[in-house]
Amino acid sequence: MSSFKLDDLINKLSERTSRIFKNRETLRPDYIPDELPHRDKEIYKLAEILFHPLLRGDRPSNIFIYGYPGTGKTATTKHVFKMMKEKLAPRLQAPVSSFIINCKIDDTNYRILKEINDFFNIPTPHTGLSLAELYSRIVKELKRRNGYFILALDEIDNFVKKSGDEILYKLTRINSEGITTKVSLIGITNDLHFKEYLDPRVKSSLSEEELVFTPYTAEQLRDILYARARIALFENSYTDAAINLCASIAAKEHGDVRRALDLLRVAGEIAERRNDEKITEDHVRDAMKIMERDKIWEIVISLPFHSKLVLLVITALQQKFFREIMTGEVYEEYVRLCKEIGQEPLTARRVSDILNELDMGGLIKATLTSKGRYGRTKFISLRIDKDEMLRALKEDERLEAIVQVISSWH
DNA sequence: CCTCCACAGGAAGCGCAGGAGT
DNA sequence: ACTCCTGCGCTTCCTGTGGAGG
Repeated sequence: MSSFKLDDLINKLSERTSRIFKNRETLRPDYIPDELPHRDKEIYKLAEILFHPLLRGDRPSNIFIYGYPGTGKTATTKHVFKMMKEKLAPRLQAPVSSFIINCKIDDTNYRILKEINDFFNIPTPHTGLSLAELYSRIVKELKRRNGYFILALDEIDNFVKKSGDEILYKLTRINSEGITTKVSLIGITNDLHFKEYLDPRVKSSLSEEELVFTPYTAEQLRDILYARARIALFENSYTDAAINLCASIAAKEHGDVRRALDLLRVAGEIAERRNDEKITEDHVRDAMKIMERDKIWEIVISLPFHSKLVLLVITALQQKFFREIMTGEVYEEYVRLCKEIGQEPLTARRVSDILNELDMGGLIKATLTSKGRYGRTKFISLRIDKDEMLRALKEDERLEAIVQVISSWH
């Protein structure tokens, strides 16, 4: 009896699944399509910079690529790497290998060097060795090999801001270590001011060539969405209005195509779950809300305990005063709360950093303001819904009781 | 124009975790 | 068993600062 029901459910689900999505995976951010609409110029330029020297047996220049998030920097690089491997490599006398490291994931000196070791299949532990050892293993391998090695560091700003540019400096000079492989570097960033953080020597050697990616316009985003929808979705499963809305929302956010595709995918999932025939504007709008909420939950839940306490204090004070809160008030109340629950409070200095972290995470808005005679402070307010925040904080059982008390305040 | 508040945020360094080499 | 390595969260100590009020 129950197995019949299960069969029914599976049938129903697969029926629904097939209604909207033809190939859902092609809407995911890590999918690289064969064609990259509106990036011909960039592909051509990057290919030219790399391929021209390779064909003559020279080392390609280091390249610095920048542009807003979701403007196709990574996709273009991967695309060109693929072309290089498939079309160009067979015509070269020497082997060419290329590798992309995502510095958002690997954001320490150690992990970057370990990633390169991994790429060369040199076994390395994920902690324990000195940086010099990791580096010299790479050099040793590059002496054993020949040909070309092109290393792309994606979201390089993440790593440099955290760990400095010392390793980058060493990498830019690796060709003078007496190695037999010619090494080129590509730095990719969406921070337009990133270059200012760099040591001048690194700056000049990394940007032998530069490539700027301009944001997609709403019209271009629409083209891209239609092209992708044709692969990912069934023919009559989406409306023009829905596509247009995705495009115009993303266009407002610096022409971020990843955002546009995510919206369309989540909107499709909503339509599918509701058993609707087509993706409409409403689905897109709901998708936007859900994505926002999920993001917040994810961030709040994974926060360290004391960051949650700080967040809780801000929420409580805002509920009490109906105005923006100042750093001093937050700290005072935070210390009080810590005493109450028998926790050793962190220092004001650390809490100051926590406030910045919460600001960066988009959970609070902290504006540095001078009140003249009465000092300088941050004016702090929640950037997201108070009740949603309390609900997320309540997930932590250590905070459950306190949240309960605060919730009952009004 | 100067002062001085209430913090911001840089620099250094500490203790610990987690692992390698010896 | 012992030393050495880096990353991480944190503290301690510190200098810097926009602008209202004198």
